[in-house]
Amino acid sequence: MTQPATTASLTGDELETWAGLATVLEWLPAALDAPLERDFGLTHFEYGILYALANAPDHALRMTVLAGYANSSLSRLSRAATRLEARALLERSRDPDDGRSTRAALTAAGLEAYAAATPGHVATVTRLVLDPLTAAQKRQLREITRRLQGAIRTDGAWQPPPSPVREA
Amino acid sequence: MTQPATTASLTGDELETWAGLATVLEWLPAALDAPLERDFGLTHFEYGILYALANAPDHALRMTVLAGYANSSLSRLSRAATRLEARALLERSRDPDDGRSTRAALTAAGLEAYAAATPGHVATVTRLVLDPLTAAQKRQLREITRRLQGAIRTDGAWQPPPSPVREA
DNA sequence: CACCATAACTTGCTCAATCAAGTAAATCTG
DNA sequence: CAGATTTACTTGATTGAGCAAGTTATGGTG
Repeated sequence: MTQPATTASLTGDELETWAGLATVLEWLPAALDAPLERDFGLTHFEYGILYALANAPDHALRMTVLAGYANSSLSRLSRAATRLEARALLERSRDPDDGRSTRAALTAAGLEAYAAATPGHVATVTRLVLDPLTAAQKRQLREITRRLQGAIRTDGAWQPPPSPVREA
Repeated sequence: MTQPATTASLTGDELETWAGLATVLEWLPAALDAPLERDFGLTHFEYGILYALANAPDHALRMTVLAGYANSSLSRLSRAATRLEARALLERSRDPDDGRSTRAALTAAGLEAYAAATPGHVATVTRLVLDPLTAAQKRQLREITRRLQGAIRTDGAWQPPPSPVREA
């Protein structure tokens, strides 16, 4: 592939750096999600919901709070909650303290599904991300992702949520 | 958030490493794509198609080859080509050498759209990924992504395509 | 050269994500 | 304390992605 002379483009090490990250960005999420989907019929997003609820007091959270934890719009969460409710993994009820709020709570089956899916997911993360790196590289990666997050956060309209709770 | 004693989970540095990467995995793609979408009405995927074609001989490629470059299923590419064709950025025609193949070619308008979108996209990549890192960190990141790609590639069913051409 | 398998798409169906509009319950304001 | 605003969702409509089935063209076999 030749570069057209008319357009700016990256070269050399910078191109290689970007290409490497771009490839990971494209393939890692799919590789992480596939076992979850295959073995438990859960998308990564749905697993994130179960994770947040499983680790919350009484295994319940208000929808808005849950949306923040899951990096989700309320609309998307609402749809996902409908799906999980249809599978009896989750229940919604009006919050007695504030009638505007909805309380989403894990059912016993939901907690069970979370407990069943978690070891495999942790194993996948370990296998694909942690084991391939040396201790020094993990340290480097922490600093690198910290910097990238900083750049994203200060980039105009992009405001990650206050506490991006991540699963596993 | 307390950890339930019943499930395996990551802790300490390992958790932090994973959480940092997961956050980047979640926010960086959106941050990279947003300006492209906003300013040119192009998804990252569509831009990738334009990039691959713009850099191909005669600005044309067979659909199957293009799907490989864009890391896409043929079905997804076909839909995207329909959309781009409707905007007159791309044309499809039967390949005279092999009647089974379809040749996708950039129109003049398509090449123009690619040229218009590229500088901004390169700037976004530079601002969000390259500028925040030191030269040493870029080097570290290249090696880290190399290792992660290796882990993904050897992970059971996950076979990235032979030559994952990345834009910019 | 007829037949069958394969390759290269295309298309219909379904699911999930977003956006915008709607509803209901606080909360603020004059 | 009545009316307006805000908050917290929910839902209808549109759009993109994947899967599976369909179509057309090639290539191999006896």
